[in-house]
Amino acid sequence: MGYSVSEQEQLLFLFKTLSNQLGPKFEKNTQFSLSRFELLYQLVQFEEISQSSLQKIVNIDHAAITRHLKQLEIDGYVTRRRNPKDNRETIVHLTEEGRQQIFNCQKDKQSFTNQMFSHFNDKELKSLIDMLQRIQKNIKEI
Amino acid sequence: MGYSVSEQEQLLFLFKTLSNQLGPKFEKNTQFSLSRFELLYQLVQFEEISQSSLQKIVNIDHAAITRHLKQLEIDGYVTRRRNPKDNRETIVHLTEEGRQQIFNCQKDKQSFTNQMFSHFNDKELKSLIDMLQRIQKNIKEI
DNA sequence: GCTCAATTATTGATAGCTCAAATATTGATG
DNA sequence: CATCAATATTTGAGCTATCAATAATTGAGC
Repeated sequence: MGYSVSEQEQLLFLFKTLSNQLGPKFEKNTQFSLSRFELLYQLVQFEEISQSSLQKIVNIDHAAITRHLKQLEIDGYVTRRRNPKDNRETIVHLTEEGRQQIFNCQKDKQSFTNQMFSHFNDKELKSLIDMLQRIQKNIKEI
Repeated sequence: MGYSVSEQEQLLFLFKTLSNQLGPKFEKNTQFSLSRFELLYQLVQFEEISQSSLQKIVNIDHAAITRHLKQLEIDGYVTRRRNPKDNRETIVHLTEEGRQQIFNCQKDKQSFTNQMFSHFNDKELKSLIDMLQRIQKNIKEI
């Protein structure tokens, strides 16, 4: 335990602040909230997937998943139906409209992240990912 | 622009996820939300400070500041009064009760952050702080 | 001294998130 | 085949956060 207390505190606050500022800015630039974007983004590569599987990937609470997907269904970006093989499950599918939407905002997202990580090199990004994943793992055990 | 797209995306999602998991866990372990904790924590070293100055330090929206401090006043942890020299300002002061509370939960906070950053060395923490601050700066310009 | 822009705080509207409780379905066990 | 634990989703309650609009106060410039 050779490190200073104040660095840990600083980081604790930094995470919260950063995330609070990140969300609204992202939404303003892409027309999608970060969570909705991530959901659609994952759906692109899955074609069909149950809500619970999707939940495990994006790490958002079940309740939030349900509400997001309900709204995305209303917007016409996804379809939802029960799994005939297991009626507990809801299977989600990205519509053509949804695919188009997520495709359209790729450019905005790209320029957003480019700005967000400007002056970062590849090594730094990799190191950042590594550290965040380790923290996430540490937190899970609390 | 020599870095891969998927790393940037991964980080984008990681920040959100991490912060979403961090808040509730912290609150469960310390009886204070991260924001309330930070507010009280800053007040310890200031004795008296205006809400707007406090806002600049913690980087939370004015509206949220007002609501937090109102509740903390009801709880008896802070007092609030108008600045006689400038009636627009509200001056916040930490009560003895508030000081005691923040002192009492220091140990919980400490063991929380120790767990959160376990297996991190000092150099990594410093590097993490540096990168997060740079990102914060980048975001501010968007 | 009056007007007007800037500053500070507050309130209302909206949305996201978590947790806990409720509902429905499945599958295993006796 | 009845029961019961596990799984998947949904709903309700409670927080927190942002943004936008409003109100009160101050200070500068004419």
